[in-house]
Amino acid sequence: MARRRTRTEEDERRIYPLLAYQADPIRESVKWLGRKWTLLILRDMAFLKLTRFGQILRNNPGLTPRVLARRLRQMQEEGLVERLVADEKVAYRLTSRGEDAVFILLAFLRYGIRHHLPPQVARDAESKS
Amino acid sequence: MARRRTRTEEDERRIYPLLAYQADPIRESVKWLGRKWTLLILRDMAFLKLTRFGQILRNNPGLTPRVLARRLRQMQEEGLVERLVADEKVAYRLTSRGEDAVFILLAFLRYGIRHHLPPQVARDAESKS
DNA sequence: GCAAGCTGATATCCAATGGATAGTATATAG
DNA sequence: CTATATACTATCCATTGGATATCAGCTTGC
Repeated sequence: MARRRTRTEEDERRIYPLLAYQADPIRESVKWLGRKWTLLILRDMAFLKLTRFGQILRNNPGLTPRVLARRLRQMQEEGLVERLVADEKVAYRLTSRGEDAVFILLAFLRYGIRHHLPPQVARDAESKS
Repeated sequence: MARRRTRTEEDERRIYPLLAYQADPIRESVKWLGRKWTLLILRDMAFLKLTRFGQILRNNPGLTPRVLARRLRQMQEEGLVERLVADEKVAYRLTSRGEDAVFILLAFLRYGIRHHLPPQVARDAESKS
């Protein structure tokens, strides 16, 4: 009985050879930006200018230090944020790639305003933009 | 030893009373659109005009029937898609709310083109748009 | 009519991710 | 010395997701 094994990207390319060439930008960007909390962390940094671990943590009820640490590490890998240690203090800052992702936040914001606010509030918000 | 329990939205409102009033459109829209596969399913329906369970399944290697079924049900709850049975055949269609989410897909597409294609391909893609 | 094959799912079981909570190292304040 | 803060890591459990098998209800070939 062959042990079951998680499928790697390598496997996927072997199984679906086209994928290696098909370059699917939506799939790729969703993969890097679409995990839970990533966009909310990005929002805190882009709009609220939060730079500290604890600030982001406190601003997102439900987010735990473990998950925030993981996410920030993954966001560094993707080049969305950089981790700076200055004067013994840690600060996270958006890179230019991170700032490029703000368009995605704006699209979510627009959708949220249109579909997740009470109608009156939504009208106010739209008329201001 | 009190049994640990998952925190409900009710709990969160009790703990952070402001949340009930703070209406956070990004948080809300991410909650409904940000789960794994949701945006890729939406893309298949919006851009490729796929309407059938099996089509969407085949177009997304890694997506399993169990997850697709769940996601389609959740997307119906949110009002993104509707399930139509005509002539004994099932078809899924985007609602107008679902079409409104296409702006989000476009933002991901733009980001993906800029950051996840080899530079030459990206330049070609941008010059065409 | 009847097995073979689609379609749109469910069921089962295991793996991976996420959440709750406690704890650590270092620093600073009183 | 104690208290508090910051930026994490560790442990343990809950929830979600993935692989695969299966099913009911058709249609198609013969």
